[in-house]
Amino acid sequence: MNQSIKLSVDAVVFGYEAGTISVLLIKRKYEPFKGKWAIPGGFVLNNEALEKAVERELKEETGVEINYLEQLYSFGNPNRDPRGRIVSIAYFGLVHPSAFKINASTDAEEVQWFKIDELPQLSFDHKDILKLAISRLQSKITYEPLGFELLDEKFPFSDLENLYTTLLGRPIDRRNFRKKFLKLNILDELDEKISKGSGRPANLFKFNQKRYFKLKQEGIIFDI
Amino acid sequence: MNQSIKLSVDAVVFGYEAGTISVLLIKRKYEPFKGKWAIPGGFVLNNEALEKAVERELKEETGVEINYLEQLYSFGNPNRDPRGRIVSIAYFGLVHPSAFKINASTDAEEVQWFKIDELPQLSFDHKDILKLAISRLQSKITYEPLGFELLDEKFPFSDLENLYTTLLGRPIDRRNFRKKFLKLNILDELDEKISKGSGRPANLFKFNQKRYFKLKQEGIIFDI
DNA sequence: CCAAAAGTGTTATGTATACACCCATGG
DNA sequence: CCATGGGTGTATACATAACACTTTTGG
Repeated sequence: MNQSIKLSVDAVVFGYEAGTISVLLIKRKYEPFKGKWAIPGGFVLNNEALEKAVERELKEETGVEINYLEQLYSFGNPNRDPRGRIVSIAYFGLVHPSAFKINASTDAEEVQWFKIDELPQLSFDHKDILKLAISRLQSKITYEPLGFELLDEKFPFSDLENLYTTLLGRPIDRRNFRKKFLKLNILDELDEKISKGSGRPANLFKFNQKRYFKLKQEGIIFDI
Repeated sequence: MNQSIKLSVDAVVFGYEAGTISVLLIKRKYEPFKGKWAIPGGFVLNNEALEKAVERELKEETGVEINYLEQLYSFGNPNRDPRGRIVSIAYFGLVHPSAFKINASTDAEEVQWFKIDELPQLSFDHKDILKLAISRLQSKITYEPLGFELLDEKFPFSDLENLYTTLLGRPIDRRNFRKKFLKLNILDELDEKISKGSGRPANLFKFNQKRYFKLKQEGIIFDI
């Protein structure tokens, strides 16, 4: 056996802030696709676990600390990379809004958040990867009470509402949504309010981690 | 970069016949795990697409013609294979009962169908792979009108019923199940009957491929 | 005529949906 | 006092779940 396939990992990282979903991209420094945007990632080291490789590459290339990571899909088309046969295991990650800070602290020509409906041209087959990741995110949200992984610790209910309307791309009934989500019994209402300048101040909520993860394990179907 | 990772594919193939779900395993000829049972699979060739590699290995090792194939998950734990770093992309396959014939035509010490509740000890991390595949099958059946991929062209309704009760591991209400499934409008009732020796002969059905695949694409939630 | 599997409807209960007004604050 | 976003209840339609007897064949 004389195999010369190389193995890489890529990570599609989503963040949510102020009513928009963004994805983290880097601008490539070297050929091929020099100067083009790409999903962060790189080669797996010989004795490195796959998830560790993802975390390492993300940190090296973007400085982002990932909050949630799961495997997405493996891409192995023989022609996907002009450098040779490179199979990539793609991951799917979510971060809290606080991780958005990289945008300021890093050279904007190198790392940037892009709104998912304003994407630039991408390198390799990264368009396919991103497309799959977006559809995974959209379907995931309909059967899991997603939110904990994307919102900050404390948040007004309207943030959650916005997250869902944004991801689903359609309006949802505020009353029904609130009823349904609260009935899951994974949110704790705090004795704290936040004011957004105008309008009635909103109560803050936080996820009850114990009950949240218990519910996820049970594989709840959250038919929004 | 001096990567020495090798890439393999493995395929968990399920078949359904006479009220039981079985999985296709091979007995290993060589070390490591010589003489132990394992999921069929092998190394990917340099210019070979991943799915092609799966199909080739399956044919070489078991003679089975696969009917449905999808990617399951990639396993990359650095210690999963004693021969070195081998990352495996696992696939999930379904075959028609007619493919069960391999059992007779091939050396039984080499390839065999095992009922999923009577599994032998497995090599490598194949127990984990199989476990994941089984849970995928079980969850898939609850949101997709699975059946076409596992049953023969014409079948009595009771076969479908049995498939579901077997996979779900619990009884289902025959009347409700039939109503719900027929309402999907993907089964065509034939003017043919089959008799199983005793009892009233059953009408045969077949899947209407067009409507079936259309429904699958729409991602139907089939809340059995 | 008996055993065995196939086939068939109705009712009750729960869940999803549609819908509009009052509340609390800042300016 | 006005503009802005936050917070709340009810009635209807639909879907699920529970439940048992009749039909057709082979032996």
